[in-house]
Amino acid sequence: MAGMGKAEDTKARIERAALTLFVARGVAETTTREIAMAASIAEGTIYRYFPSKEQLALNMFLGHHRALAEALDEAQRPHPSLRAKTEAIVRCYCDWADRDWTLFAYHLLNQHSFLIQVPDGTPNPVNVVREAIGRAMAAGEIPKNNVDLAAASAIGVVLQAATYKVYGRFEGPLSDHVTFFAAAAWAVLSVKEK
Amino acid sequence: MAGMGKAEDTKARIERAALTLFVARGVAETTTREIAMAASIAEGTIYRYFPSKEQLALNMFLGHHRALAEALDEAQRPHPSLRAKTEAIVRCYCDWADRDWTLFAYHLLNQHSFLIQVPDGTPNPVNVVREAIGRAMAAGEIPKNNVDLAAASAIGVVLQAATYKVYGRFEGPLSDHVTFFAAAAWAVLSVKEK
DNA sequence: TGAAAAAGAGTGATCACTCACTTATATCAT
DNA sequence: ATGATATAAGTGAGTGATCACTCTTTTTCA
Repeated sequence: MAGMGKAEDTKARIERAALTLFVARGVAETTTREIAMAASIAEGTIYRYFPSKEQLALNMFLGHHRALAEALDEAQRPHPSLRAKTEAIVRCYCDWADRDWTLFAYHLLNQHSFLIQVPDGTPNPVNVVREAIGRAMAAGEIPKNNVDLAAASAIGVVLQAATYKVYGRFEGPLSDHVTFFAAAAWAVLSVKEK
Repeated sequence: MAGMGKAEDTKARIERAALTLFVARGVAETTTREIAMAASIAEGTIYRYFPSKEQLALNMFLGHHRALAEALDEAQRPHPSLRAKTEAIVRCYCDWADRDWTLFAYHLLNQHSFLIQVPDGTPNPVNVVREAIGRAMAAGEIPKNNVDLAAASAIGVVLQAATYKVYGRFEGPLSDHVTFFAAAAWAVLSVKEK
C-alpha cells in the first residue's frame, strides 16, 4: 500500500473486508463484528470512517457504479460506429470485472437493492449503452426497435455470463471471451423486431 | 379459491403475503410480524405451516424452480431443431413470467441466495437449455463453442430483459416480445467463437 | 504532551420463534 | 337432532439471542 497514510489504510482494509464478506454471505447476513474481525480492527473503528453499515455498503456500490459508467463512456466515445463501440464497451467491462472480481461481483449481485438509491444525474452504465444504441437506431445503423428492449438483451449477453461465473459455472477471465461477447451482442442488435 | 380447505387457504395466504413482501423489501428485511399482518393472521400461525421463515422462503423458491424446469423441458421436447426449441422455451418462459409476475420476480431476484441449496438431481431450468444447446452443437446445427458460455449468453438475452422489467425500465407483458427474444437468442447461438 | 486513532465492553432495540391457551370444526354415541 | 368429546386451527404476549451502534478508556505517534 504505497503512499497510503495509516488512516486511509484502515479505511481501505474495512472496505475490502466488508466487500469480501458481503459477496460471500450477503449484506444483511454480514455483521459489523465479522467485518471488524476480518479487517483485524475493533468494531467501533468502523464508525470512525462510516456512519453506518448501510452507508458503507452503499458507498462502495455507488463508487463502482459511477466509475464503471465513466469508464464505459470514455471507452465507447472515440469510436464512430456502434459495432466498434460495442467491442470497446464489452472489452472495458470485462477488464473491469477481471481487475477486481470481488468488487465487480458485489456490484453485480446487489444491483436490485441499491439501484433505487442512485442519485439522479449519476453516470449510469446502462444509460451509456442505451444512448449509443438509440443514436445508432436514429442513424439507421441498426434496425429501429424498442431501445430499452434491445439494450437489455444486448447487455444480458455479457451480464449473464458474468453472473454464471459468479455462480462458478465456468472459470478463467471474462476477457478471454470479449470477441464472442461483442459478436453476440452485435448479433442481438442486428435483429429486426417483428 | 374453489376446492380449497380452510387450512390450505391460510397456508396459501401466508405464502402470497410473504412473496409480495419478499419481492418488495427483500427476504432478510421482511419480518414475520409483517408477513402475519399482511396475511391477516397471528404471527404464531406461520409456524403451524412452516418450520421457519427460511424454509418458507426456500420452499417457494424450490417449488417454482422445479416446476419451471419441468415446463421448459416439456415445451422444448417435441421440437426437432434447436431453432424451434429456442422459440418454444422462450415462449414458455415468458408465459410463466406473465402468469405470476410476483413469483417470477421473486425467483429471478433471489437466485444467488438459493441456488446453492438446490438438491442434486432437481430439474433445473439452466440445464434444460444447456443440454439442448449441447446436443445441437454435437449435431452440427450450430457452431461448436463453449456450451456454458453460449447457454449463459442466450439465456441472458431474455433474463436481462425480465430483470429490467422488474426494475420498471419497461412495461407490458414479456410475451409481447417472444419473437424478438427467440430471434435474438438464436442469433447469439449462431455466432462462431473466435 | 496533546490530538488523532483504536479499542471493546456496554446498550437498547429488534426479531424469529415458543408456548400456554382459546376458538372452531369434525366425530360419534344416544 | 343433541350434547359430549376429540382434534385441528388460530392467537399473541413473552423470551432469549442477536446486532448495529455508542461511549468511555487506552494506545499511538508527531
